[in-house]
Amino acid sequence: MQKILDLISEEMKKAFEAAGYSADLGKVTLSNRPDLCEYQCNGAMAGAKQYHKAPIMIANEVAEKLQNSEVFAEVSAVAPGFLNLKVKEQFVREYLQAMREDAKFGLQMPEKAKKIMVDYGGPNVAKPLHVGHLRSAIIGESIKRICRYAGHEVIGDIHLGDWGLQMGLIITELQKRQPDLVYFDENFAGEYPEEAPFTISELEEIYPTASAKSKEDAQYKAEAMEATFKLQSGVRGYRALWDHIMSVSVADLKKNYANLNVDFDLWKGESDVQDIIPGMVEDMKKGGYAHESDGALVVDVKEETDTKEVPPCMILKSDGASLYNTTDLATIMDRMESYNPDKLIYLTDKRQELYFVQVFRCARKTGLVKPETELVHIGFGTMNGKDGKPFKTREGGVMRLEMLLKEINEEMYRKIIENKSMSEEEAKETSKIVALSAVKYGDLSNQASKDYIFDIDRFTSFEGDTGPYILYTIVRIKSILNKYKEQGGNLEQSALKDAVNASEKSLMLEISKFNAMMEAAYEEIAPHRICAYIYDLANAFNRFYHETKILTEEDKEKQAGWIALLALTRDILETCIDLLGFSAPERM
RNA sequence: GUGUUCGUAGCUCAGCUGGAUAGAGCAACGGCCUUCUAAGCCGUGGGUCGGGGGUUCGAAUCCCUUCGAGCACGCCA
Repeated sequence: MQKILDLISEEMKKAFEAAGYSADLGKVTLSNRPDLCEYQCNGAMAGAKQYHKAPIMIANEVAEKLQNSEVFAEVSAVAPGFLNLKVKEQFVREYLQAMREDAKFGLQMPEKAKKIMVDYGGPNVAKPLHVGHLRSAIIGESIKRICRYAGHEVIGDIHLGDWGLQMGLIITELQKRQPDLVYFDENFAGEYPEEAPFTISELEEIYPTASAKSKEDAQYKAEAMEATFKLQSGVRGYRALWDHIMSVSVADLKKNYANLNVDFDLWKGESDVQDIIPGMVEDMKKGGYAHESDGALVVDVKEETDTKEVPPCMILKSDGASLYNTTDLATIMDRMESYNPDKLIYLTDKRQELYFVQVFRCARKTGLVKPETELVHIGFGTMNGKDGKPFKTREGGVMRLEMLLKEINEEMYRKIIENKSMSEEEAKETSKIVALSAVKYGDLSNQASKDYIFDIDRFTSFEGDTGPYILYTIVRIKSILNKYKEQGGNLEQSALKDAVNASEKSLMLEISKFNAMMEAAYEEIAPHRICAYIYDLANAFNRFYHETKILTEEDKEKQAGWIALLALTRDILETCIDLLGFSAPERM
């Protein structure tokens, strides 16, 4: 379906042509003076120079041609040369009618779906999730859903940090504590127990302890490196322990992500590509891409247009060990072979921007990806506390995600209980839903690339531009629709009618922007566009709501028209929040 | 030092490819519940868009410069 602005522009372009001017001038935009008009066209001013004519004269001539337009109810030429436009109620109604009948409310599907892989720059196993993981999960989930909605195939990979020294550290510390475990018995040849010798909370305590010890104790660190090496060379007991660490961690991660309504199609990690690294490195050498520099193996990735020297991409450290780059490149290779995606999207902290420039260039240069494969890094900003510094607990430590969510859930629960009479169970369910909307909307309504202030008080106050406000609006609509049904009304039979008042029309105009907004949200990979849109839409609805009594309306046809409008508004709002990764309760 | 992002109301943020009086929310103040959920709606006050130049009929938006902040700059991830 065409966007409403395109339809309107087409009409305007015809008028420009009919008046003897270039059709290009007929581009129509949203009005930035809503008090004067709904849409505007500035083409007369742009064309003034070209035609050596006063803009107002051009505008008048064009306006003249639109007097009997099917689209415009009002066209006026205003000094210095603006064309102020209002569209016909019928035109808007027909547009919404078409949206209603379209599966995606008029969003154009691509001719060929792309295969997109999203890399969430996953957490390290055995370390608790903290607020730093929140953004990549929230933003990534939303991006995944937006891309799918836009008609593409998306594969999300959590991509765990599950390899390297951290694993050796855990194993070492475990051996210190429980030296008698069979895993450390080199002569053991039987089956290892199925049950892990530790719980997730032990694991989460073991890692930081080991990490701290290794920093102070060189001997300890050497042991950890030795353990890492043994693991990587496939020593049975170590491998079995690694499996335990993984299953315990992954189970815990799944639980945590489920609470966030975030899921992944793939649970791959760094360990999955270790085997293909040697071959890849060899190919890079043979291909003449990789060369030695200060003992390390690097690939030059400078380009002439660089405003700044881009350092080479390092493939192997001078001790011959692989590093993050190596793993990431091998992962790209693996993904191309296994899935052959058209596009790879990486979500990480924006501080890794330069790093990804290097990796992407290296991947291109060495032919790991096809020339047309899109490689995108989305760097998001830091989540800061009220003081503008990275978010911490009151004690100054790292805030665990679980704690954060718990705190918000509880706060929300208190508010719900004091406002509404609800069973404890329903109140708990509802507070979880509302809390999640607060957290997610709070994050996604900011541009991803910017740092933002995570203010629990503000997020749980849910007034104004917040997730709960959006949910509240949806709940209000649902409530009316339910009552309408109880009164014997039929939703399916209701048909949209021409708007009868200003607030109804502006609600309709707001709805009509949906496909243009979605297109932009997809192209710019920008969930905050959706937030801005639903906030405007919810505002438009609430204004309409306040001046229109729907259930008591006696003119049944008029009432049915409103009901249809409400249903459409609800459908769009719910579609949008689903793309943001949260949902609305029935009551709140 | 080099590069990069950013600087908009007391606070948190919008502002589409330059357009008519720079917008929201919070906070402050004032209205609106016998009527569909007041987690709402309506209104008031508050800004020389960091400063200075330039391009343009027209600049928060584009260019230059300056001040200030964050971040990144080959063996971490």
